[in-house]
Amino acid sequence: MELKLAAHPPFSLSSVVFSHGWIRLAPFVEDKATGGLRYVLRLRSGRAVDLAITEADGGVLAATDAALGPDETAEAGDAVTWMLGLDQDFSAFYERCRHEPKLAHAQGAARGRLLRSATLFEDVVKTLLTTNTAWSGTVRMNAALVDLYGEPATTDDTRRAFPTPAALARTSVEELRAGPRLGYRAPYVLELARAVDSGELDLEALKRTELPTPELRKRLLSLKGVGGYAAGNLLNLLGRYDFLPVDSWALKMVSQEWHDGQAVTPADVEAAFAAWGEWKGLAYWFWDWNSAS
DNA sequence: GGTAGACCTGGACGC
DNA sequence: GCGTCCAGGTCTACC
Repeated sequence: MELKLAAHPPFSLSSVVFSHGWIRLAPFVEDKATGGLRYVLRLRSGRAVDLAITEADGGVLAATDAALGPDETAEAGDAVTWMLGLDQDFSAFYERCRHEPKLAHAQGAARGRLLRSATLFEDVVKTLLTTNTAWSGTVRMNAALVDLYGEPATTDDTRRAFPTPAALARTSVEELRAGPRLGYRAPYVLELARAVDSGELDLEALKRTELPTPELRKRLLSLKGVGGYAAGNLLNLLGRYDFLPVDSWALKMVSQEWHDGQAVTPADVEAAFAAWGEWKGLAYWFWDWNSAS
């Protein structure tokens, strides 16, 4: 199957792929040969297909060796559109950037889109795995979850999809501690998986909700293990940029950028980008920091 | 509303 | 090789 998908201009696949660290988290894989990426997508039919996504004129080409029916093809197209934010329009953000040298590169480099997973469930779990650990720990825990509980791709059983809520709901806290070594995060991931699997929690509905951002943030904060940083990160992935994912890196960057290396608080980070209003998150993500370390 | 301590793991460091 | 310390967000209990 090959599927051509158009993107709202300007668009750069590499800009999305390297927008943040998600490309390092399975089942995402950077495809250095093409400059694109691969991702194992689990379809509603239960099949897992290994997608190769490359940049094409005006958008992307999504291809897989698996033969897909019309419904599966449409589902894959919707998933890729969501993951890459192909329909997102950042013209208002770019207008603001024209007056800010630190973001002068944004439009030319087609900055704005943040790589996201096929489901919000996957992005919430991944965000939980970023909390209170080094990045190497996040990569390790995520890879273990995929290896242990992910559906193998139909055409390559060495590649696996991210585990479904049902697959994780069948585990136990003890198993999630011992296998993927999630530590204290195990009960949070299990509770989330069981709530989604049972239908008690419809996370995917939040992708297109028209709830005001503060209300949506409250919903996210009600999830066990999701605090201010995690909620900010998830809001940004959902296309809501008026809250920041303030973590230790943000504190360090703002300290170096505006406070001569002196310690700053989360309130200082918020204040630094307050003028950006509904675009705070994007200004933060793509700011040309004095120190990129 | 603000704060302290616990949670868990891996990496850095000293011995 | 072993033990200790620390970093990384969130939760809970307490004030």
